Amino acid sequence: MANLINVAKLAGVSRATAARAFSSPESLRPETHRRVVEAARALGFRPNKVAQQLRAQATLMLGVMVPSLDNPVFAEQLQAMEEAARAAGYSLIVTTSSYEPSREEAIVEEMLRQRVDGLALTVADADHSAVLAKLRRENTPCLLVHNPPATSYFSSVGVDNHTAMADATRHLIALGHRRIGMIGGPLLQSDRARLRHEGYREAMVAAGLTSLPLIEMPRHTQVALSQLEPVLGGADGLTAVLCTNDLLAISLIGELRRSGRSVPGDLSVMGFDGIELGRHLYPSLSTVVQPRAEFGRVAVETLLALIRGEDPQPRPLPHVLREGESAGSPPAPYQAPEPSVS
Amino acid sequence: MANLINVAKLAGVSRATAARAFSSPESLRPETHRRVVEAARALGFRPNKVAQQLRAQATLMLGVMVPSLDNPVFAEQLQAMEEAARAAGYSLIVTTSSYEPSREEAIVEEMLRQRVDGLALTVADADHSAVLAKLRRENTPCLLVHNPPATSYFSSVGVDNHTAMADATRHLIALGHRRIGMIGGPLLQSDRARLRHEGYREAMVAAGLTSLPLIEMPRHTQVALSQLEPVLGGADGLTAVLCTNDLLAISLIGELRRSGRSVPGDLSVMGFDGIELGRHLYPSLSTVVQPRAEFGRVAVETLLALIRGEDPQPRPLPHVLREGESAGSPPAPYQAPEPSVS
DNA sequence: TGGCGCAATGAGATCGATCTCATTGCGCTT
DNA sequence: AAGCGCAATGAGATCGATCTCATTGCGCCA
Repeated sequence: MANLINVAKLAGVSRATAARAFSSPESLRPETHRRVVEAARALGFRPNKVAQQLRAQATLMLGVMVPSLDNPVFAEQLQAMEEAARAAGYSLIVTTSSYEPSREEAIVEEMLRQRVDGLALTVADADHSAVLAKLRRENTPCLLVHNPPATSYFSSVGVDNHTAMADATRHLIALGHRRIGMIGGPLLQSDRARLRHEGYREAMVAAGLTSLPLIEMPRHTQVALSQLEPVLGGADGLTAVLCTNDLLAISLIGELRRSGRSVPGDLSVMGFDGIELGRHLYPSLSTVVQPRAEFGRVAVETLLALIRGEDPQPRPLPHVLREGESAGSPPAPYQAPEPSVS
Repeated sequence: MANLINVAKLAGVSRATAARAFSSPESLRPETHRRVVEAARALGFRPNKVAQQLRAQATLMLGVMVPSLDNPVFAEQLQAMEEAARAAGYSLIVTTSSYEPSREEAIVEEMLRQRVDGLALTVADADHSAVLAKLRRENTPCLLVHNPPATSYFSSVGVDNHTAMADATRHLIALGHRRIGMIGGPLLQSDRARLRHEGYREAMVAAGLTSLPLIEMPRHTQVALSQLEPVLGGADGLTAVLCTNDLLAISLIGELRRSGRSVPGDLSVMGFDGIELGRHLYPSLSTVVQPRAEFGRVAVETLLALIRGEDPQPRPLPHVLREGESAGSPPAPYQAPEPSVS
């Protein structure tokens, strides 16, 4: 076995000295250091992190839980976090919850047993999460990602969903839209959807327009056009639709075009998340973006600060409205008589 | 500290007995078992996996390295693998290499130090990978994912890239196309691209058609239309283009439409990978799919077999041609005079 | 030349769980 | 009632690295 004991034996030194050859080489006589290094190489020695972790009572591992990696917004977030973590010397244990509370619980328990130094969680609903309630009783550093910090106990990283969706709504209003709807994935599963709808509602009301209830799609990734037909047709049908995420928006655009409608000619569509792909589509997706690279960096930085025992200031991530081709002026016949609000 | 020693103390038993309360409760008197469990609960005891891993000389962790999570094909693969691994009691350490050999090496070394039980790697180029060469000298179970098993030493999971692309090519030929091109990401970085191009070439030659060199795009995710203009225009321009991955195909479709061309009216486009999103676009993407769920399951199963010391039979994953709207008959003026090959 | 001080090294304990091997104790048999 | 056997439990070693504290040894100064 290529462990330090055998390296020490081969080099003719004690374990302590062998260990020092790696942790503080300057404290060894050059000749001693050389002997140890050579012995290590001869044996193919590779330090055992598990033993180091046990001894150090720290794993340099972060536990990350996202609902799904099928949605690029989480995959891209993970990509950014992985790079930031690696740069800081940390590894990631990655898990997916499918938005299922029972899995969320099992996963978190598992990661705590693994003694990760910190957790970065994206839960279905932060307000009613049993996992989070349990975690409050632990002292494991824990960061919510994308979840609003409603349970103020936890630090949280993400854009201001409320304001962001309000901005998107105002953008559509500024383009001249008056009848704007909003669709989302399964409602109960996401506190984000609620906040985003709230932002939409507020912007509509502020502009003196009628806000509509969130239209609930059966999945987060795919629209059921039939459910939308009632609000699309007719003289007072919607001229624009906001989606709670980009995948829904992309799917909606696809379905609309497939059914013979044009985007944004017949209907303007906006997404939310700003996945990379949206830029390359035709029409390109108008959406609300959070700068991805910064996102991962900030998330990891914040979590590491928590691990160090600091109390990082919650700075909301800036969102950016990315104007694409999927949102334009409303169809002429329905154009509002007054000039657009700017 | 909530460790077994303190649980044992509180319960008034030895460490061994306390441990047995969890590993083999049936060997304890019910009363003893109850006392230990109660003590554990009172102290908030949570078994330390790090200690278990050290003792057991097995971590129940798999190391996964993919080039990037920004490409949904890898994210979706990871999603499937995570579920399969979790079901088998394993956790995943996830890393991204950006196709950089130096990062690949650092990552693998890191994971080996972490004593993962097995590795699932997707490398840039399996034939010329320094990491793989090094790994051959280790005895860590290692599985290549997506990489062809050119270095026959390693087990490998993935579709038969050569045949799959040949199938896609034959599909276009059957649709009536005669002048078919192929584009890919940065060539040198991918053995897969080479195999896929080879499949294309073979199918073209077999049909008596002229195969063209792979046209190299500067990125894997975005086409530069200007580089394609020369081969698209004119009476003998291409009528169909194969892409080495779906993102390129999607980007190409977007750019074409933005430049006023229609797909598949002016140009048919096929992707490769079968990412979920492709179904929902308009036009929906014609592409070569590998069943995702099965993919992750097979990858994890194969890796676990390797870990158990078995020698799993390499069964290539079946690919499926998914016909979408992005590939159709060639434009009429250029239609081949002979009937289509079926 | 004796002793002081610092540099270099070694011995042993520690992190937490678990395995092996002993030992206790109880019931049952003859 | 003595002894056997099995069930239940305990003591100690182990996994691999590292930290603390002791100890060695050497150079240098008085």
